[in-house]
Amino acid sequence: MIKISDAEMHVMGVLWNNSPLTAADIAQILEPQTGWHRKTVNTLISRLVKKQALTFVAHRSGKQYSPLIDRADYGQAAASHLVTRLFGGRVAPLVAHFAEEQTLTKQDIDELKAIVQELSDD
Amino acid sequence: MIKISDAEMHVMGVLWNNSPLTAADIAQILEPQTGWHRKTVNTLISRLVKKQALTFVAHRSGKQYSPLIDRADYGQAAASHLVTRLFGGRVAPLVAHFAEEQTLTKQDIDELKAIVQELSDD
DNA sequence: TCTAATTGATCACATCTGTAGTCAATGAAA
DNA sequence: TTTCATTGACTACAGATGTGATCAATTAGA
Repeated sequence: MIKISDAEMHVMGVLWNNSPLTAADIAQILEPQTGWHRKTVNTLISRLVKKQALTFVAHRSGKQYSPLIDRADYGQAAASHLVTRLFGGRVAPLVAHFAEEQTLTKQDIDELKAIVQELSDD
Repeated sequence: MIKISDAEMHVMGVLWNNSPLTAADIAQILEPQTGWHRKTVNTLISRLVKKQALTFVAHRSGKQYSPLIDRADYGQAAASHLVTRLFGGRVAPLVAHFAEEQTLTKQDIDELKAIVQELSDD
């Protein structure tokens, strides 16, 4: 499994939201959130390309980058890792925490309800 | 927030399950799973002490180490980070993945049901 | 077409990680 | 008490990460 660092993850996040984009686009989007220099973003992009997490298509006015790995797939793997390491492989304690912290949106609650419903039907 | 690396997390995991323990105890528990040399475990412990993730009490026959940070607290923070970065801050998609992958235990499902029930009552 | 700005490939460098070895002090055994 | 094994502080070192600078090629404007 490809390992994506924290900083690199910001770049992936931008491209998962909207792609393809040029390096300049990405840097511009990240600047307010991170304060990173364009050159920094450039390095992160290079590393992600080398890791085969991104591809690009060369265009006259710069390369257009796109994700090669799927956000949901990657998220799933990362979540499994986390849940295994910190919650003994069980998901409920994790959700319980969010529930206690009241960071669940109405939409979350509705969706969780639907999921649980579905699971109960089996 | 203290940042704990993957390898360090293994050490925390052992101590979260059972503490206090000596460095030798920890190394012995980790050896089968990881194959790490005692000295490697020792380094990880030192780094965790420096990061203030562990403390110890000096005893005649070696130091007894214990976690300074709470497993649930750390797990919550890590989960928030993950959910924010990968799932747009929403928990339901994460749970949905586990549901699809059928990695949820009966106990998980029951607990999720209870959590959702609780949330609906508000 | 010549010059100026843009783009990207490389290089730089400090810190963190993974993985262990060295060495000095301490405790236990003879 | 002399010796041997254990323990832990410190050192080592390569690869990953965070952050950016250089420099050469390319593009666009004068």
